[in-house]
Amino acid sequence: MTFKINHHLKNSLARSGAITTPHGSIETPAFIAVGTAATVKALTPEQVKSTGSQAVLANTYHLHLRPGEDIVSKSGGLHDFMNWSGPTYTDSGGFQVFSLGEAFGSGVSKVASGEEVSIDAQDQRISNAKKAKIDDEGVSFYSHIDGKHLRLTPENSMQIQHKLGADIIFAFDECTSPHASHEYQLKAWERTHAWAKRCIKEHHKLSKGDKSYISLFGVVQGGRFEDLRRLSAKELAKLDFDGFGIGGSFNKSDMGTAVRWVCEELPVAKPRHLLGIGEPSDIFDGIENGIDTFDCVSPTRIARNGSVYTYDGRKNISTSPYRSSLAPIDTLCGCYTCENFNLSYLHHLIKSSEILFTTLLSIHNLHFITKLVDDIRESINHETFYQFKSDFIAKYYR
RNA sequence: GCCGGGUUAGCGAAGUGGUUAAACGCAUCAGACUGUAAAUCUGACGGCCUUGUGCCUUCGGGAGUUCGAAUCUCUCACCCGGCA
Repeated sequence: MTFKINHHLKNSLARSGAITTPHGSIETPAFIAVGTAATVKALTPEQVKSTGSQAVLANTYHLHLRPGEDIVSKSGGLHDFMNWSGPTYTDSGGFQVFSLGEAFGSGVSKVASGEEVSIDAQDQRISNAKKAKIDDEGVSFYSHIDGKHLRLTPENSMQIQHKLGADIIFAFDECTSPHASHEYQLKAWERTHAWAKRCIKEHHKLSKGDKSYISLFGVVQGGRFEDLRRLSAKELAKLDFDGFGIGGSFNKSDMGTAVRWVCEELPVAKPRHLLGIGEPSDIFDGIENGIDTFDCVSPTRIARNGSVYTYDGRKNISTSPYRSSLAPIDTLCGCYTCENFNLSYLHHLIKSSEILFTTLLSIHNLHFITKLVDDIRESINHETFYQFKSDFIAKYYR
Protein backbone atom coordinates (compact mmCIF):
# COMPACT_ATOMS: atom_id res chain seq x y z
CA MET A 1 0.00 0.00 0.00
CA THR A 2 1.16 3.49 -0.76
CA PHE A 3 -0.30 6.87 0.13
CA LYS A 4 0.20 9.99 -1.93
CA ILE A 5 -1.04 13.44 -0.96
CA ASN A 6 -2.21 15.66 -3.81
CA HIS A 7 -3.20 18.84 -2.06
CA HIS A 8 -3.17 20.31 1.44
CA LEU A 9 -6.03 22.70 2.15
CA LYS A 10 -4.56 26.04 3.27
CA ASN A 11 -4.66 26.77 7.03
CA SER A 12 -6.14 23.35 7.75
CA LEU A 13 -5.24 19.74 8.43
CA ALA A 14 -7.36 18.66 5.46
CA ARG A 15 -5.75 17.02 2.46
CA SER A 16 -6.67 15.13 -0.68
CA GLY A 17 -4.73 12.18 -2.02
CA ALA A 18 -4.84 8.54 -2.98
CA ILE A 19 -4.26 5.22 -1.24
CA THR A 20 -3.04 2.55 -3.65
CA THR A 21 -3.57 -1.09 -2.70
CA PRO A 22 -2.99 -4.37 -4.55
CA HIS A 23 -6.68 -4.21 -5.53
CA GLY A 24 -6.73 -0.66 -6.81
CA SER A 25 -6.68 2.91 -5.60
CA ILE A 26 -8.87 4.95 -3.31
CA GLU A 27 -9.12 8.65 -3.99
CA THR A 28 -9.16 10.38 -0.61
CA PRO A 29 -10.97 11.68 1.30
CA ALA A 30 -13.21 8.65 0.79
CA PHE A 31 -16.21 7.01 2.35
CA ILE A 32 -15.76 3.23 2.72
CA ALA A 33 -18.95 1.15 2.52
CA VAL A 34 -19.46 -1.23 5.42
CA GLY A 35 -19.94 -4.89 4.55
CA THR A 36 -19.66 -6.51 7.96
CA ALA A 37 -20.51 -10.06 6.91
CA ALA A 38 -18.70 -9.84 3.56
CA THR A 39 -21.71 -8.15 1.99
CA VAL A 40 -22.91 -4.59 1.87
CA LYS A 41 -26.38 -5.49 3.08
CA ALA A 42 -29.04 -5.60 0.36
CA LEU A 43 -26.61 -4.72 -2.46
CA THR A 44 -24.73 -6.71 -5.07
CA PRO A 45 -21.08 -5.74 -5.56
CA GLU A 46 -22.08 -4.18 -8.90
CA GLN A 47 -24.67 -2.03 -7.14
CA VAL A 48 -22.11 -1.02 -4.50
CA LYS A 49 -19.76 0.00 -7.28
CA SER A 50 -22.53 1.94 -9.03
CA THR A 51 -22.97 4.14 -5.94
CA GLY A 52 -19.38 5.31 -6.35
CA SER A 53 -18.04 3.35 -3.39
CA GLN A 54 -14.34 2.69 -3.84
CA ALA A 55 -13.77 0.15 -1.07
CA VAL A 56 -15.55 -2.14 1.38
CA LEU A 57 -14.89 -2.82 5.06
CA ALA A 58 -15.75 -6.22 6.55
CA ASN A 59 -15.56 -7.49 10.11
CA THR A 60 -13.21 -9.99 11.72
CA TYR A 61 -15.41 -11.00 14.65
CA HIS A 62 -18.48 -11.65 12.51
CA LEU A 63 -16.64 -13.56 9.78
CA HIS A 64 -14.72 -15.58 12.36
CA LEU A 65 -18.03 -16.69 13.88
CA ARG A 66 -19.67 -17.32 10.55
CA PRO A 67 -18.62 -18.75 8.15
CA GLY A 68 -15.11 -18.90 9.65
CA GLU A 69 -11.92 -17.51 8.12
CA ASP A 70 -10.92 -20.89 6.68
CA ILE A 71 -13.99 -20.95 4.43
CA VAL A 72 -13.25 -17.42 3.23
CA SER A 73 -9.62 -18.33 2.68
CA LYS A 74 -10.50 -21.46 0.68
CA SER A 75 -12.69 -19.31 -1.58
CA GLY A 76 -9.62 -17.28 -2.41
CA GLY A 77 -9.93 -14.65 0.32
CA LEU A 78 -12.39 -11.87 0.97
CA HIS A 79 -12.24 -10.38 -2.54
CA ASP A 80 -13.10 -13.61 -4.30
CA PHE A 81 -15.46 -14.78 -1.59
CA MET A 82 -17.72 -11.73 -1.95
CA ASN A 83 -16.82 -10.97 -5.56
CA TRP A 84 -15.56 -7.47 -4.79
CA SER A 85 -12.55 -6.68 -6.93
CA GLY A 86 -11.73 -3.33 -5.33
CA PRO A 87 -9.85 -2.50 -2.14
CA THR A 88 -11.02 -4.03 1.12
CA TYR A 89 -10.53 -3.43 4.82
CA THR A 90 -11.27 -5.64 7.80
CA ASP A 91 -11.96 -4.29 11.23
CA SER A 92 -10.15 -6.19 13.97
CA GLY A 93 -13.10 -7.13 16.16
CA GLY A 94 -12.08 -4.38 18.57
CA PHE A 95 -15.43 -2.65 18.25
CA GLN A 96 -17.19 -5.84 19.31
CA VAL A 97 -15.17 -5.70 22.53
CA PHE A 98 -17.22 -2.60 23.16
CA SER A 99 -20.59 -3.34 21.55
CA LEU A 100 -20.78 -6.83 23.06
CA GLY A 101 -19.09 -5.75 26.29
CA GLU A 102 -19.38 -2.40 27.98
CA ALA A 103 -22.08 -1.14 25.62
CA PHE A 104 -24.08 -4.38 25.69
CA GLY A 105 -27.67 -3.42 26.39
CA SER A 106 -26.70 -0.02 27.77
CA GLY A 107 -27.97 2.12 24.93
CA VAL A 108 -24.49 3.59 24.44
CA SER A 109 -23.26 3.39 20.86
CA LYS A 110 -20.61 5.01 18.68
CA VAL A 111 -21.87 8.49 19.40
CA ALA A 112 -23.24 9.24 22.84
CA SER A 113 -26.07 11.68 23.41
CA GLY A 114 -23.97 13.68 25.85
CA GLU A 115 -26.13 12.72 28.79
CA GLU A 116 -24.08 11.24 31.56
CA VAL A 117 -25.18 7.73 32.44
CA SER A 118 -24.04 6.51 35.81
CA ILE A 119 -22.00 3.32 35.78
CA ASP A 120 -24.33 1.82 38.38
CA ALA A 121 -27.34 2.28 36.13
CA GLN A 122 -25.46 0.71 33.23
CA ASP A 123 -24.37 -2.24 35.34
CA GLN A 124 -27.93 -2.73 36.46
CA ARG A 125 -29.19 -2.96 32.90
CA ILE A 126 -26.54 -5.34 31.69
CA SER A 127 -26.06 -7.41 34.82
CA ASN A 128 -27.85 -10.44 33.43
CA ALA A 129 -26.07 -10.43 30.06
CA LYS A 130 -23.16 -12.66 29.21
CA LYS A 131 -21.01 -9.80 28.11
CA ALA A 132 -17.48 -9.74 26.79
CA LYS A 133 -14.72 -9.67 29.41
CA ILE A 134 -11.41 -7.91 28.84
CA ASP A 135 -8.08 -8.83 30.34
CA ASP A 136 -4.54 -7.84 29.42
CA GLU A 137 -4.06 -10.91 27.25
CA GLY A 138 -7.22 -10.49 25.15
CA VAL A 139 -11.01 -10.58 25.26
CA SER A 140 -13.44 -13.38 26.09
CA PHE A 141 -16.65 -13.31 24.12
CA TYR A 142 -19.83 -15.27 24.06
CA SER A 143 -21.01 -15.80 20.51
CA HIS A 144 -24.20 -13.83 19.86
CA ILE A 145 -25.21 -16.68 17.55
CA ASP A 146 -24.95 -19.75 19.77
CA GLY A 147 -23.52 -18.52 23.07
CA LYS A 148 -20.27 -20.40 22.56
CA HIS A 149 -17.27 -19.10 24.49
CA LEU A 150 -14.73 -17.44 22.19
CA ARG A 151 -11.49 -15.60 22.63
CA LEU A 152 -9.90 -12.83 20.60
CA THR A 153 -6.33 -11.73 21.15
CA PRO A 154 -4.03 -9.45 19.15
CA GLU A 155 -2.35 -12.52 17.73
CA ASN A 156 -5.42 -14.42 16.60
CA SER A 157 -7.07 -11.24 15.30
CA MET A 158 -4.02 -10.87 13.01
CA GLN A 159 -4.15 -14.54 12.06
CA ILE A 160 -7.85 -14.33 11.21
CA GLN A 161 -7.42 -11.09 9.28
CA HIS A 162 -4.53 -12.50 7.27
CA LYS A 163 -6.68 -15.48 6.31
CA LEU A 164 -9.52 -13.16 5.33
CA GLY A 165 -6.95 -11.34 3.21
CA ALA A 166 -8.16 -7.74 3.06
CA ASP A 167 -5.81 -5.08 1.71
CA ILE A 168 -5.88 -3.05 4.91
CA ILE A 169 -6.36 -4.56 8.34
CA PHE A 170 -6.65 -3.00 11.79
CA ALA A 171 -4.82 -3.70 15.03
CA PHE A 172 -6.90 -5.28 17.76
CA ASP A 173 -7.93 -2.55 20.18
CA GLU A 174 -10.31 -1.82 23.00
CA CYS A 175 -13.05 0.63 22.08
CA THR A 176 -14.09 2.48 25.21
CA SER A 177 -17.24 4.25 26.31
CA PRO A 178 -17.29 8.06 26.31
CA HIS A 179 -18.55 7.76 29.88
CA ALA A 180 -15.39 5.96 31.03
CA SER A 181 -13.17 7.78 33.51
CA HIS A 182 -9.70 9.15 32.79
CA GLU A 183 -8.32 6.42 35.01
CA TYR A 184 -10.04 3.69 33.00
CA GLN A 185 -9.22 5.29 29.64
CA LEU A 186 -5.54 5.40 30.60
CA LYS A 187 -5.61 1.74 31.57
CA ALA A 188 -7.45 0.84 28.37
CA TRP A 189 -5.00 2.84 26.30
CA GLU A 190 -1.99 1.11 27.90
CA ARG A 191 -3.58 -2.21 27.02
CA THR A 192 -4.41 -1.14 23.46
CA HIS A 193 -0.85 0.13 23.03
CA ALA A 194 0.63 -3.16 24.26
CA TRP A 195 -1.73 -4.99 21.93
CA ALA A 196 -0.60 -2.74 19.06
CA LYS A 197 2.99 -3.93 19.47
CA ARG A 198 1.86 -7.55 19.59
CA CYS A 199 -0.23 -7.02 16.44
CA ILE A 200 2.80 -5.64 14.56
CA LYS A 201 4.95 -8.57 15.66
CA GLU A 202 2.34 -11.13 14.60
CA HIS A 203 1.62 -9.24 11.37
CA HIS A 204 5.31 -9.30 10.39
CA LYS A 205 5.49 -12.98 11.19
CA LEU A 206 2.45 -13.73 9.02
CA SER A 207 3.64 -11.44 6.20
CA LYS A 208 6.93 -13.35 5.97
CA GLY A 209 8.71 -10.20 4.91
CA ASP A 210 6.32 -9.37 2.05
CA LYS A 211 4.82 -6.13 3.35
CA SER A 212 3.27 -5.10 0.05
CA TYR A 213 0.41 -7.56 0.36
CA ILE A 214 -1.50 -6.64 3.53
CA SER A 215 -1.16 -3.29 5.31
CA LEU A 216 -1.71 -2.79 9.02
CA PHE A 217 -3.30 0.27 10.63
CA GLY A 218 -2.89 1.04 14.34
CA VAL A 219 -5.89 2.32 16.30
CA VAL A 220 -5.74 5.48 18.41
CA GLN A 221 -7.81 5.52 21.58
CA GLY A 222 -7.95 7.79 24.63
CA GLY A 223 -11.62 8.62 24.93
CA ARG A 224 -12.54 12.28 25.39
CA PHE A 225 -9.28 13.26 27.02
CA GLU A 226 -6.84 15.45 25.11
CA ASP A 227 -3.76 14.24 26.98
CA LEU A 228 -4.62 10.59 26.35
CA ARG A 229 -5.57 11.13 22.70
CA ARG A 230 -2.29 12.95 22.02
CA LEU A 231 -0.30 10.38 23.99
CA SER A 232 -1.96 7.54 22.11
CA ALA A 233 -1.31 9.10 18.70
CA LYS A 234 2.27 10.08 19.53
CA GLU A 235 3.18 6.62 20.80
CA LEU A 236 1.47 4.75 17.95
CA ALA A 237 3.22 7.03 15.47
CA LYS A 238 6.55 5.58 16.65
CA LEU A 239 5.46 2.08 15.67
CA ASP A 240 5.72 0.48 12.25
CA PHE A 241 2.13 0.98 11.07
CA ASP A 242 1.12 1.73 7.49
CA GLY A 243 -1.66 4.04 8.60
CA PHE A 244 -3.93 4.76 11.54
CA GLY A 245 -7.50 4.33 12.61
CA ILE A 246 -9.07 6.64 15.13
CA GLY A 247 -11.37 4.67 17.35
CA GLY A 248 -13.54 5.07 20.36
CA SER A 249 -17.02 6.19 21.07
CA PHE A 250 -17.50 9.93 21.01
CA ASN A 251 -19.67 12.65 22.33
CA LYS A 252 -21.04 14.53 19.36
CA SER A 253 -19.66 17.80 20.69
CA ASP A 254 -16.02 16.69 20.80
CA MET A 255 -15.94 14.77 17.51
CA GLY A 256 -13.96 17.48 15.72
CA THR A 257 -11.62 18.37 18.56
CA ALA A 258 -10.68 14.78 19.36
CA VAL A 259 -9.83 14.19 15.71
CA ARG A 260 -7.70 17.34 15.58
CA TRP A 261 -5.72 16.42 18.70
CA VAL A 262 -4.89 13.08 17.14
CA CYS A 263 -4.12 14.26 13.61
CA GLU A 264 -1.77 16.95 14.91
CA GLU A 265 0.32 14.14 16.42
CA LEU A 266 0.16 11.56 13.63
CA PRO A 267 2.72 11.55 10.80
CA VAL A 268 1.47 13.60 7.83
CA ALA A 269 2.54 11.04 5.26
CA LYS A 270 0.39 8.14 6.50
CA PRO A 271 -3.37 7.75 5.93
CA ARG A 272 -5.88 8.24 8.74
CA HIS A 273 -9.19 6.44 9.00
CA LEU A 274 -11.98 7.58 11.31
CA LEU A 275 -13.63 4.36 12.43
CA GLY A 276 -17.40 4.09 12.32
CA ILE A 277 -18.24 7.72 11.69
CA GLY A 278 -20.29 8.96 8.79
CA GLU A 279 -22.98 11.56 9.42
CA PRO A 280 -22.54 14.52 7.04
CA SER A 281 -21.52 17.05 9.70
CA ASP A 282 -19.07 14.57 11.20
CA ILE A 283 -17.54 13.92 7.79
CA PHE A 284 -16.92 17.64 7.25
CA ASP A 285 -15.42 18.01 10.73
CA GLY A 286 -13.29 14.90 10.29
CA ILE A 287 -11.88 15.90 6.90
CA GLU A 288 -11.23 19.45 8.07
CA ASN A 289 -9.19 18.00 10.93
CA GLY A 290 -7.12 15.59 8.86
CA ILE A 291 -9.14 12.44 8.19
CA ASP A 292 -8.63 10.62 4.87
CA THR A 293 -11.15 7.79 5.06
CA PHE A 294 -14.35 6.94 6.93
CA ASP A 295 -16.56 3.94 7.27
CA CYS A 296 -20.04 3.91 8.73
CA VAL A 297 -23.06 1.61 8.87
CA SER A 298 -25.42 4.55 8.94
CA PRO A 299 -26.21 4.91 5.20
CA THR A 300 -27.15 1.26 4.79
CA ARG A 301 -28.72 0.78 8.20
CA ILE A 302 -30.98 3.82 8.15
CA ALA A 303 -31.92 2.82 4.59
CA ARG A 304 -33.20 -0.53 5.85
CA ASN A 305 -35.12 1.35 8.52
CA GLY A 306 -36.79 3.66 6.02
CA SER A 307 -34.65 6.81 6.29
CA VAL A 308 -32.75 8.69 3.60
CA TYR A 309 -30.24 11.47 3.31
CA THR A 310 -31.22 14.51 1.28
CA TYR A 311 -29.61 17.91 0.79
CA ASP A 312 -32.38 19.17 3.06
CA GLY A 313 -31.52 16.77 5.87
CA ARG A 314 -32.28 13.23 6.91
CA LYS A 315 -35.85 12.09 6.35
CA ASN A 316 -37.87 9.05 7.35
CA ILE A 317 -39.86 8.34 4.19
CA SER A 318 -42.02 5.66 5.80
CA THR A 319 -44.02 8.50 7.34
CA SER A 320 -47.35 9.69 5.98
CA PRO A 321 -46.22 12.92 4.26
CA TYR A 322 -44.46 10.81 1.60
CA ARG A 323 -47.42 8.57 0.78
CA SER A 324 -48.45 10.47 -2.30
CA SER A 325 -45.36 12.42 -3.29
CA LEU A 326 -44.47 12.17 -6.96
CA ALA A 327 -41.00 13.65 -6.44
CA PRO A 328 -37.79 11.64 -6.15
CA ILE A 329 -36.02 11.43 -2.77
CA ASP A 330 -33.88 14.37 -3.85
CA THR A 331 -34.22 16.23 -7.14
CA LEU A 332 -30.48 17.04 -7.02
CA CYS A 333 -29.47 13.38 -6.64
CA GLY A 334 -28.38 11.43 -9.70
CA CYS A 335 -28.51 7.93 -8.22
CA TYR A 336 -30.35 5.01 -9.82
CA THR A 337 -33.15 5.23 -7.26
CA CYS A 338 -33.76 8.95 -7.72
CA GLU A 339 -33.62 8.68 -11.49
CA ASN A 340 -36.21 5.91 -11.66
CA PHE A 341 -38.59 5.99 -8.68
CA ASN A 342 -40.74 8.52 -6.87
CA LEU A 343 -41.39 8.78 -3.15
CA SER A 344 -44.91 7.36 -3.29
CA TYR A 345 -43.48 4.16 -4.78
CA LEU A 346 -40.65 3.92 -2.27
CA HIS A 347 -43.07 4.65 0.59
CA HIS A 348 -45.35 1.93 -0.74
CA LEU A 349 -42.50 -0.60 -0.86
CA ILE A 350 -41.59 0.17 2.75
CA LYS A 351 -45.18 -0.08 3.95
CA SER A 352 -45.63 -3.35 2.08
CA SER A 353 -42.37 -4.74 3.47
CA GLU A 354 -41.25 -5.37 -0.09
CA ILE A 355 -37.55 -6.21 0.21
CA LEU A 356 -36.67 -4.08 -2.82
CA PHE A 357 -36.91 -0.95 -0.66
CA THR A 358 -33.80 -1.98 1.28
CA THR A 359 -31.85 -2.11 -1.98
CA LEU A 360 -33.21 1.11 -3.47
CA LEU A 361 -32.74 3.16 -0.29
CA SER A 362 -29.28 1.70 0.32
CA ILE A 363 -28.26 2.67 -3.21
CA HIS A 364 -29.47 6.20 -2.63
CA ASN A 365 -27.85 6.67 0.79
CA LEU A 366 -24.50 5.20 -0.23
CA HIS A 367 -24.52 7.30 -3.37
CA PHE A 368 -25.41 10.41 -1.37
CA ILE A 369 -22.60 10.03 1.17
CA THR A 370 -20.06 8.93 -1.44
CA LYS A 371 -20.93 11.88 -3.67
CA LEU A 372 -20.71 14.23 -0.70
CA VAL A 373 -17.17 13.06 0.08
CA ASP A 374 -16.27 13.25 -3.63
CA ASP A 375 -17.47 16.86 -3.67
CA ILE A 376 -15.53 17.62 -0.51
CA ARG A 377 -12.39 16.23 -2.17
CA GLU A 378 -12.94 18.50 -5.14
CA SER A 379 -13.50 21.45 -2.82
CA ILE A 380 -10.15 20.77 -1.16
CA ASN A 381 -8.42 20.64 -4.54
CA HIS A 382 -10.06 23.92 -5.52
CA GLU A 383 -9.64 25.60 -2.12
CA THR A 384 -13.42 26.05 -1.81
CA PHE A 385 -13.86 23.70 1.16
CA TYR A 386 -15.07 26.21 3.74
CA GLN A 387 -17.67 27.75 1.45
CA PHE A 388 -18.89 24.31 0.39
CA LYS A 389 -19.10 23.19 4.00
CA SER A 390 -21.05 26.21 5.23
CA ASP A 391 -23.46 26.06 2.27
CA PHE A 392 -24.11 22.35 2.76
CA ILE A 393 -24.48 22.50 6.54
CA ALA A 394 -26.77 25.53 6.40
CA LYS A 395 -29.17 23.69 4.09
CA TYR A 396 -28.85 20.23 5.64
CA TYR A 397 -29.42 21.31 9.23
CA ARG A 398 -31.84 24.14 8.50
C1' G B 1 -88.28 -22.54 8.73
C1' C B 2 -85.53 -25.72 12.33
C1' C B 3 -80.89 -26.92 14.99
C1' G B 4 -76.05 -25.35 16.48
C1' G B 5 -72.09 -21.67 16.89
C1' G B 6 -71.00 -16.56 17.10
C1' U B 7 -71.10 -10.65 17.70
C1' U B 8 -65.28 -7.29 22.78
C1' A B 9 -60.70 -1.04 19.98
C1' G B 10 -59.73 0.07 12.63
C1' C B 11 -58.99 -5.69 12.05
C1' G B 12 -57.94 -10.45 14.56
C1' A B 13 -58.36 -11.99 19.45
C1' A B 14 -58.01 -12.91 25.27
C1' G B 15 -61.27 -12.31 29.25
C1' U B 16 -66.96 -16.95 30.59
C1' G B 17 -70.56 -14.08 38.00
C1' G B 18 -66.22 -10.48 42.03
C1' U B 19 -60.20 -5.15 42.25
C1' U B 20 -60.14 -0.45 37.77
C1' A B 21 -62.67 -4.69 30.72
C1' A B 22 -59.71 -4.95 26.57
C1' A B 23 -53.82 -9.09 27.48
C1' C B 24 -51.42 -10.45 22.91
C1' G B 25 -50.98 -9.86 17.48
C1' C B 26 -51.76 -6.92 13.01
C1' A B 27 -52.68 -2.22 10.94
C1' U B 28 -51.99 3.00 11.84
C1' C B 29 -49.11 7.32 13.76
C1' A B 30 -44.56 9.14 15.59
C1' G B 31 -39.35 8.85 17.34
C1' A B 32 -34.43 6.65 17.29
C1' C B 33 -30.36 4.57 14.40
C1' U B 34 -22.54 6.66 13.48
C1' G B 35 -15.52 0.48 13.28
C1' U B 36 -23.91 -3.69 12.06
C1' A B 37 -26.64 -9.01 17.85
C1' A B 38 -30.35 -3.80 13.54
C1' A B 39 -35.42 -5.06 6.73
C1' U B 40 -34.26 -3.36 14.00
C1' C B 41 -35.70 -0.98 18.46
C1' U B 42 -38.82 2.52 21.43
C1' G B 43 -43.36 5.10 22.28
C1' A B 44 -48.64 6.32 21.22
C1' C B 45 -53.00 3.88 19.76
C1' G B 46 -62.03 4.56 22.82
C1' G B 47 -63.14 10.10 23.76
C1' C B 48 -62.01 14.88 26.25
C1' C B 49 -59.15 18.51 28.58
C1' U B 50 -56.47 22.23 32.27
C1' U B 51 -51.78 15.97 30.47
C1' G B 52 -53.53 14.38 36.11
C1' U B 53 -53.21 10.06 41.61
C1' G B 54 -57.94 13.76 35.94
C1' C B 55 -63.01 13.33 33.79
C1' C B 56 -66.33 10.61 30.55
C1' U B 57 -67.68 6.35 27.47
C1' U B 58 -67.68 1.22 26.05
C1' C B 59 -68.22 -5.81 25.46
C1' G B 60 -74.36 -5.93 18.67
C1' G B 61 -79.65 -3.36 20.53
C1' G B 62 -83.32 -3.76 24.43
C1' A B 63 -85.23 -5.95 28.91
C1' G B 64 -84.42 -9.04 33.17
C1' U B 65 -81.98 -12.12 37.33
C1' U B 66 -78.23 -10.63 41.07
C1' C B 67 -75.31 -7.04 46.36
C1' G B 68 -72.54 -7.31 41.66
C1' A B 69 -73.29 -9.12 34.46
C1' A B 70 -68.97 -8.81 28.62
C1' U B 71 -70.02 -13.46 31.43
C1' C B 72 -76.62 -16.15 33.45
C1' U B 73 -82.01 -15.61 31.31
C1' C B 74 -85.48 -13.57 27.64
C1' U B 75 -86.05 -10.91 23.22
C1' C B 76 -84.66 -8.44 18.64
C1' A B 77 -80.88 -7.72 14.81
C1' C B 78 -76.96 -9.47 12.06
C1' C B 79 -72.99 -13.21 10.72
C1' C B 80 -71.28 -18.46 10.03
C1' G B 81 -72.35 -23.67 9.65
C1' G B 82 -75.75 -27.92 9.15
C1' C B 83 -80.60 -29.80 7.88
C1' A B 84 -84.98 -28.79 5.07
